[in-house]
Amino acid sequence: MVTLAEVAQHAGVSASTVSYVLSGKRSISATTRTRVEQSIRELGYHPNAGARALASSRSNIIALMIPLRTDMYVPVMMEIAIAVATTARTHGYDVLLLTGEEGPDAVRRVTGSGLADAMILMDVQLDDERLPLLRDTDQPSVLIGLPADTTGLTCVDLDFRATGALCVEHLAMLGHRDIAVIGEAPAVYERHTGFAERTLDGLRTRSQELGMRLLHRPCEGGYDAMAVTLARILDERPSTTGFVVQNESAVEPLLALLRQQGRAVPEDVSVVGICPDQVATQASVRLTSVSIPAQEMGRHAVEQLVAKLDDRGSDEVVLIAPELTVRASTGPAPSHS
Amino acid sequence: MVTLAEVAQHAGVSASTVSYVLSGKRSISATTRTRVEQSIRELGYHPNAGARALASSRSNIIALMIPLRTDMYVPVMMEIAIAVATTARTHGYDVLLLTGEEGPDAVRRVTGSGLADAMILMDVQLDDERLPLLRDTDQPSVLIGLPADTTGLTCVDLDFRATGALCVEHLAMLGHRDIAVIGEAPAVYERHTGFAERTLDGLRTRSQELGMRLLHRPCEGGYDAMAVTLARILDERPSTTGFVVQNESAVEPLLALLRQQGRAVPEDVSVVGICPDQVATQASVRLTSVSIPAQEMGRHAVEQLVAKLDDRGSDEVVLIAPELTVRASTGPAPSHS
DNA sequence: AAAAACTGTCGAAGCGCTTCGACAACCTAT
DNA sequence: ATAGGTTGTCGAAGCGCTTCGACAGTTTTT
Repeated sequence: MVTLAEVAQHAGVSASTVSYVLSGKRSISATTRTRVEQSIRELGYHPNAGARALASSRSNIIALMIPLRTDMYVPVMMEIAIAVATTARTHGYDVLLLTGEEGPDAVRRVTGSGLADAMILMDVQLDDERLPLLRDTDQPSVLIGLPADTTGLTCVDLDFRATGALCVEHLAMLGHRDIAVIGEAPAVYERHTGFAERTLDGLRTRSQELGMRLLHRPCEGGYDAMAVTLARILDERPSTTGFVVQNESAVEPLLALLRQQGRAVPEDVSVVGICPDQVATQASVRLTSVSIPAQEMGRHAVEQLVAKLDDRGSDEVVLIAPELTVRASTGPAPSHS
Repeated sequence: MVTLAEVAQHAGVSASTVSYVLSGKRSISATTRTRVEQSIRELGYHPNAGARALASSRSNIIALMIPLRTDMYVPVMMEIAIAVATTARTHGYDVLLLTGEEGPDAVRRVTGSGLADAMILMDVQLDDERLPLLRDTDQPSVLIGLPADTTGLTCVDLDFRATGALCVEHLAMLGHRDIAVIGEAPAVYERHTGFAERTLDGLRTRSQELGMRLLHRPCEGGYDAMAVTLARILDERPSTTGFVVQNESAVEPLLALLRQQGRAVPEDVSVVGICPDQVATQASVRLTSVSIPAQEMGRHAVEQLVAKLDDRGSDEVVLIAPELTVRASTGPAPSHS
């Protein structure tokens, strides 16, 4: 293993000089710099992470807490995680993967041990038990998702309230009056996951304003659960012509079931998805949808965090504006004839 | 921040004693131990990760390299990652998330800097450029997936060759003679990803042995691509009655298309999936499938790695035996009437 | 009863790096 | 020319921990 000292000796300078070449924290003459860089290359030197962390009390690691459960949005989580990892690297950080399993203890462990310089938390509950800890520590953190009380916190999320409103508006514009919402699994609402409740709020508020009728039904993903849910909806309100689907694993089952029942999409009923573009474009009917900007969220979160670590940036809530892409699954409401 | 020294002072012992209490590497009297543990709790002490890493040259971190691309098996990747993270924690390790983006450089960086004690690599190509580096370093590593040459490497994977054979056998047993394989996206084969090629090999070999005819067609996921692929297959060999699907995002499209064409599953055609159980059970027809044991693979990989780190365990290739679960998508081949 | 072997604890060295103050050597301005 | 700045480099301290050898005290062996 090659050490700083060996590089210094090889280049004929002191260790501190090499360190300054590496960090750029003091000016170094061009000649010395190139000589040192040369030695580094020749010896194949890599700074030791532990030593660095100890001396500088900076680990250059960002912790990312992802949910353990896989009852929703797995590809989105994955995409966020990947975006976080790659963005972090461009800023010189690595990413430590924590699962929600340890819960608040993980926060304590990481902040206490200096394992990471900062944290990103996903799958935030409205009243998340990790939040007090985050407020107490001076370690920067960013939430992906929105808790009930955001004071003293930095958050990044899609504006799900606006997303709900947007879906309703689109259907309203096409003349639909009776709308059903296929929501996330019941467990998601029981956990009071922010995005689900906020979407619902946006849907409800806007539909009320526009004089539409809204039926919300949570739904486990999959074909069977969707069949039951759809039957209930059509039974309860047969005049339903518009669907908003927030559970991506219900999208394809819904389309299949509608087809099976002879309801044509978009001639008879319209369907709007809230899902990643990939799901929308790969569905059997290309889905009009509001996309979940997973990459953008991940990137944003890291950039907020890096700003904080550099003593720039402040606590703020960034809500990404939703964008609705019209595809083949929505059309004018059938006339009442 | 609380340090070891402060704990030692508080407990009235020397720093080394506290260290030994923590590590258990030397015997400590019960009285001293409890006193120290008491102090640790009272002061809320957390050992500093950097200092520990520096002094012991052990970071207690395992690096996990996941593929950057998301053209296949995202949920599987995610499940593996989560299994790795949770299993690692039970052994006292944390997980560093690396994306394939940096390629071989990431391996150099991690081994060189002592950031991690060991690595797990996913998405292994048959001739992966990271392999020489792994063989050269004395840092333990485990591959999830199988390269062409496994000498000096430890690998964990589903036995995809046996998986292919198993699918064919199942269909053969039911009397099917003409089989089509819906494979992964062409790019996956172009990259020479081991599992795809090995599955194909298993399928081909066994079907030849059993006197069956096999048609293999790569397929991007999604409805449109599947439609094209299916049309081609049925055009080329209309007598096809059995399908093996290896691309999970082609499963639902295939089922929908068959239904649409009036081919009943399983009465007219049988479909076998190679996919996570979740996909199989959530499909519109409950799919007979060989499941991808993602959790088991992740757990196995970590345990192999921990064994190596403890100087137990050796280089070996662990192939997990495939299990086929019969569900509602396969049945006897229609008689030729 | 003396020698040998444990047990439990301590002190000190050192892991490889960052960073601060010091200080020559060189520029400006007056 | 001289005080005052800059610039580039070095030495040394120290980050918080692990670990090795030492050693006093106790137990076991012969």
